[in-house]
This record gives sequence, C-alpha cells and structure tokens, in this order.
Amino acid sequence: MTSPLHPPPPALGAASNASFADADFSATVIAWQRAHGRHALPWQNTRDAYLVWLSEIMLQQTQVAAVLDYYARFLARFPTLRTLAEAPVEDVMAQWSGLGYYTRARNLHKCAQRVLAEYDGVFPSDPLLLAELPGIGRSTAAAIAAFSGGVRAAILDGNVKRVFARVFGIAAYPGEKKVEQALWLRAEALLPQQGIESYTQGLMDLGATLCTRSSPDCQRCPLQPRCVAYATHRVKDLPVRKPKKTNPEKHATMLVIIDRGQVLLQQRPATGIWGGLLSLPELDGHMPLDGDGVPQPDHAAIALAAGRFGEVESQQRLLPITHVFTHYKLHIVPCRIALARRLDLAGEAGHVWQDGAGIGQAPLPAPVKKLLLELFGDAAAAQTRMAF
DNA sequence: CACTCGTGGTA
DNA sequence: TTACCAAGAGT
Repeated sequence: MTSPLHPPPPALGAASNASFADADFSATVIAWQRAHGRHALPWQNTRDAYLVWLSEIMLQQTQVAAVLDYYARFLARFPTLRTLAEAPVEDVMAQWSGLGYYTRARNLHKCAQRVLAEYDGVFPSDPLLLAELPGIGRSTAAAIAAFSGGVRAAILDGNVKRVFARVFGIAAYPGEKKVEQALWLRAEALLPQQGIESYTQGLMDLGATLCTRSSPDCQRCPLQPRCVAYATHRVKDLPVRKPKKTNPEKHATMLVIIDRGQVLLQQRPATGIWGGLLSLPELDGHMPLDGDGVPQPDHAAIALAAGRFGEVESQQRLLPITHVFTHYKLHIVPCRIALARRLDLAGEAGHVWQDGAGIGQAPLPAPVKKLLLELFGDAAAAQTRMAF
C-alpha cells in the first residue's frame, strides 16, 4: 500500500519530524515574501497583540477583501482590548453583523474579558496558552505569537495546506485527520530558525496571491522548481477536494411585523445558525405543502402567529429569498404584516421593536438586514452610511 | 471524528 | 445557475 504523501512519511516520532527539515524551503519563502509579499495590510507593521489577534479572528475562513472594512470599523468602535472587554456583547454582535460565523464575535468578547482578568490585559506570548483562550485554535495561536511576539510556531491554515499539498504532492484530502497530522509535522519541521514573521506571512501570501485554488500563477512562484504538483502536471488536481455531499434545502416563513415605523425583531438562541443575533420572528409548526413540496403558510396561520403581538390589519406575501450557506440552502418567505393595535411585549421574551432608521446598526444576519433595508427604503440605508 | 457555523467571490 | 471554498474553531 502506497502512502498518499510524497515523499512517503517515515515512522512516527521526533526523528521523523526532523526528516522533513529543509532550511532552503523557508529561506526561499522568506526571500520571496520580503521582495513580493504584502507589507501594507492594516494589521501589519505592528506588534500590538490586540491588533494582530483581532485580524486573525476576522480572517478565519474569511478573505482579506471582506475583512478590511470590518477591521477599520471595529477598531474605531473598540480601539483597545479594555473597551472591547467592557462593551455590551450586543455592541460587539452589531459590529460583526454581516461578517458571518458569529461564534467568532461571542468568543472574541469572552476572550477579551479573560485576557483582561487573567493576564492583566496583556496577551500571553506562548502559543499553548493562547490556544486555551476562546476562539483561538492551534493555527491562530501560532500566527498571533509569531506576528506579535516573534515566537517560532507553525501555522496550518488553508493557504499552507494548499501550498504544501502542491509543493510536496500530497494527494489526500487535507481534512482527513491522518493527513492533517502529517501536515502539522511538516509545518513544524520546516520552520526557519530566523525570520518567523516573514516566513509565516510569506506562506499566507503565497497561498493568497500565487498558489491560489483556481488559476495559480506558477510562473512567478519561487517554489516552482521544487513543486511536485507542477513537475507532474497535477497543480489543478491538488489539493484533493473535499468529498461532496448533497446539501439539504430548508424553508422558513419570516414575519415582517410593522407598526408605526418600527419592525418586530426576535433574539435568536446563542447556538445554532445566526446564534445571538436579532432576526425576524419565524413561523413555526407544520405548514401545508404546495405542488413543489414547499411549505406554504396560510393566512390564518400567519395571522395567528402575528396575533400575539397585536391586531392584524393586513398581511402581504413578499418575494421569496434564497440564502445559500456552506452546508444547506434556506428558502425564506417573508410576510409583511401591518398592525392596527400593538400589544405590549411583556411575556414575549427576547422580542424588541426596532426603529426603521436603526436597522443598519442592528445585529442582523445579512439577508435579513438586506430585506429590511429595502423595505424601509433609503432612509435606513442613509442612516447606516452616516454612522460610519 | 464528523458536523456545524456566514458571506461573498469565482468559474 | 450551481458548485466550490477562503488567514478554523467548537462540539
């Protein structure tokens, strides 16, 4: 049986780790980074662990272009670790609204509070200690330690996995435990003795700018002479794709209950999709299926659900929205409901009336915020822009 | 360990 | 349009 790794991994143990050592590899990456890498990103050219940490959390599974605006706005609102730790979590969620993976925002807040309480507001420099903090895993801990403290520690993010898979010709799915373990061994063994910051940034930059998933620029790559995938014409086939599975489709009816320029919002549970965000109340219970098997709530069911909040004056089905997640597709049928008389919300825990003008600042999921901004017109959108 | 968790860009 | 997936972590 042949190993998917190239060259075949030796027996486990410290000695096998050392067998991957290759000073020329790191020297090549470092030289390339200093000449052609990125040096002007907002979170670079600093050793402030707060600035580095925030960027690393935002950049988890999120591309640089999507982070830039959020990073600037977040720091304008929370310029220091203390301001973040002492802020209400709702404010943190509002700043994160639209960026996705909202557990990151809750863990960010928790982490700030723990660093303040346990480390007097100063991040530890040891990656093992960093990795014990909420939201910081092994790779993120290494990146923070390397960039903010010059600590020699290995990262293993999507960029590194892709570069390694190609350069070393690793023809196995990197998400598989055994393969990932082997990748960590290489990552540790290839670390340079000097210049950990340039090396770490260089791996990220190579993956992000040259060794991209699609249409990589091998002609400009400093690792091309030693790239197994390039030599064997397998660049397009590596890294091995994740085994695909068919994603389910889900349906939700959202109630857009409007009264006197306000819309009714409901706090979502802390866990699960859009955890901890505000959103529109959803219609639960069984709904009759139409010809395509799509649940279609009838007017009576909608009126019954909305009746908890007031006397329904009118209701109107809005255009359906399809929102695609990584692992399923959600079909939203929004239903606009006008109230003739509003009941008080005592006994309706987690519900709140939101001014139309404040929608842009509310901690809402992206599709819900988009829908409401359209419904409430340019006034709410203008208010959003003014706030920044 | 397999699964969950957002959003926007790309082909 | 559909499918894929990017500076991963938590469960």
